[in-house]
Amino acid sequence: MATLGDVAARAGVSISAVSRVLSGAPDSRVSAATRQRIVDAASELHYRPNFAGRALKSARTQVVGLVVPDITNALFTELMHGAEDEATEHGYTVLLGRSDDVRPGGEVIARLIGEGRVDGMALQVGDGVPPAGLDDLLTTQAPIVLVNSSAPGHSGSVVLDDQRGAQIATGHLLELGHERIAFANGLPRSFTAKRRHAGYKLALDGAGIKVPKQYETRAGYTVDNGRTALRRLMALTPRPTGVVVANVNAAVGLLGEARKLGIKVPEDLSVVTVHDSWTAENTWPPLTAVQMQFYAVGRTAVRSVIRRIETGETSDEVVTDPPPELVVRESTAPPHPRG
Amino acid sequence: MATLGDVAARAGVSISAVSRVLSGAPDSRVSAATRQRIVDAASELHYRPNFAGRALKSARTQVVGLVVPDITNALFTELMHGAEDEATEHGYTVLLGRSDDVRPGGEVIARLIGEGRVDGMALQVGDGVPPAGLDDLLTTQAPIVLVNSSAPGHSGSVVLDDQRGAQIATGHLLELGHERIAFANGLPRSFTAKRRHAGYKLALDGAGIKVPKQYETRAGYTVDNGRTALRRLMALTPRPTGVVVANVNAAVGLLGEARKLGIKVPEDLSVVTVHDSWTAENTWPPLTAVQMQFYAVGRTAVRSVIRRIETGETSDEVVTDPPPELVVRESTAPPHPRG
DNA sequence: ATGAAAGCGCTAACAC
DNA sequence: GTGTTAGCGCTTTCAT
Repeated sequence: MATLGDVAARAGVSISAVSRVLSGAPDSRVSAATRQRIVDAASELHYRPNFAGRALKSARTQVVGLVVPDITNALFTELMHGAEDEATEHGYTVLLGRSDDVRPGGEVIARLIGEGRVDGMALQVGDGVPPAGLDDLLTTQAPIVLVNSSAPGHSGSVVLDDQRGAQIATGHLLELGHERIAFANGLPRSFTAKRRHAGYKLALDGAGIKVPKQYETRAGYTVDNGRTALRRLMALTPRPTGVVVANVNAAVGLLGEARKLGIKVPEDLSVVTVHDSWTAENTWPPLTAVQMQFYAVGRTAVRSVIRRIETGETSDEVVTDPPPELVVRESTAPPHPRG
Repeated sequence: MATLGDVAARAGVSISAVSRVLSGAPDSRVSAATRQRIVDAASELHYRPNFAGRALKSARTQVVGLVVPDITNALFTELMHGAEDEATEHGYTVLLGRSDDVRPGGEVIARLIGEGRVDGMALQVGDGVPPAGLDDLLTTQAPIVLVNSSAPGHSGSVVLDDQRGAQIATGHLLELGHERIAFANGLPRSFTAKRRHAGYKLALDGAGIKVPKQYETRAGYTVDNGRTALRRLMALTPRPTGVVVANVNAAVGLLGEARKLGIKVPEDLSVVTVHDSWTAENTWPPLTAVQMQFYAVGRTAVRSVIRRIETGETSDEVVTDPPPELVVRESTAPPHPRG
């Protein structure tokens, strides 16, 4: 790989002249002719600035880490795109990390921030993370923005409008005439589950409807959790006629289990999910869903990280624009007359 | 962040002594007492070696890039896990990249290899990549191993046993008694599509069965492509009684479209897919699938990259151990008597 | 057994 | 307008 020195030699100028020209400083203070010679030499040698050299000197990598529990979760696709678009616009690169197998918060933070691999990071901690693992978050002064999650005392976060999303989903079933509306939620300790619960509750209260406590399950967000939730709900008397599922993956599992148990959707049970993704379109029946704004969250999170890096400002934001949007497909219908 | 100098000062020794101890050189040539003081000081200061400093000095990052067309494709989950497990065992880190939105091969290679962000990379080029974009691959001497793809003249690759996978899938339908077996394949220019086609063909030939040329579609590997494939196949006379789908995502789409057209699976049409993933278990009916060894491919690819980095050796490998395995679910059955 | 010093590629403050 | 130089954090050779 060609270095600045190689380019300088070829162009017959000093290293610093080359650096000034190629690092794009607004005032490079070189004559047009010299500049041209430098640019030519660089391109002939396929010069690329060495990442380590630059990072070492400037103490900046121009990289932000994006760490989510499961990279391959379809829900994060949009979030990553948003993050990358925003990063690119600011001249940053995104380094993707996973927090699912890595030891909770600690190790990944130490590695990325502590070793200077990134200048800051957007971190979505999984629901399985014990609060203890987040200690480092607070002790470190590093530019870390939490995404769809929280840690006591940490400031700097960007979250979806979970409450509104769950409220819209619940509202949809209410409008169809359902009253026995269940809620298949995430784990009790989950940050987003609490917020989605609030939205569900708000919608029911607004309609003056009360449901048995058992109508809310808290099995979790995975496909299997969804299956579990359905089994629990169908064991209740009276059975709910509609269910709001707090996560699209759980909804897919719930639907599969309904199929297995011979419960017809939407005839016997309407299903609406918070989140949308390509999987929701390809179940049978296709799932009615509330689209959440993951793209905007990704953008906002990275913007927030960069602002924190460059100016030190912190903020806690809820992404409400654009608002969650209902996509009606075929998994919801008015309750069956004989209930 | 604490530096070697900080640790040295605290321990009352020289920087080089600290470096020797902390960088884990087998022979650090220090007394037990000194070593202890150094280790203590380092841990008190939460010392972490600076990535850029080390990389600059050693001209090695201990990072390998893993670039795939679509990170959020469930198929790559296992591949990534395999890659990370292998990398970790060798003291390397994996840097995930996407090749879907980035300009084909060129830009991402220049960025990762050219700027010295990684020591080598495993690269799966998408089917959409024009051969031209891969020129850099050949000109560069960088340690790049192609995964499930090929570039004319490039040596260094690791691929799935696509042919065997397709052959097993086709064989399953044959054993069930099907004769009118269609094949929903990837795009004609796709490397894996050619190999899967060969497996399909081999199985049919082995059974002495001939099918119309139109029984093979080449719509592609996406969900929508699967829908298209089904529509084309169902327009044929006579209709096939079974279809091998070359990709699980396409299979999901194909199944959805069958539903929409009122074609019953497996009564009217048996569907078997090459690849398995959690989505295949959650369709209705659950998809019979041939599990491909993505985990092993990930491991092998990274091992190959590291070998190339450290010894310069190149190899082209087909992952055949463990072999592709058939998982029978509910989307396949003997052909319906009335065809 | 330990330390001093050079240098990896780069930027920037400071000469000239 | 251009060049010289110091130094970012680290590893490693060579003295001591």
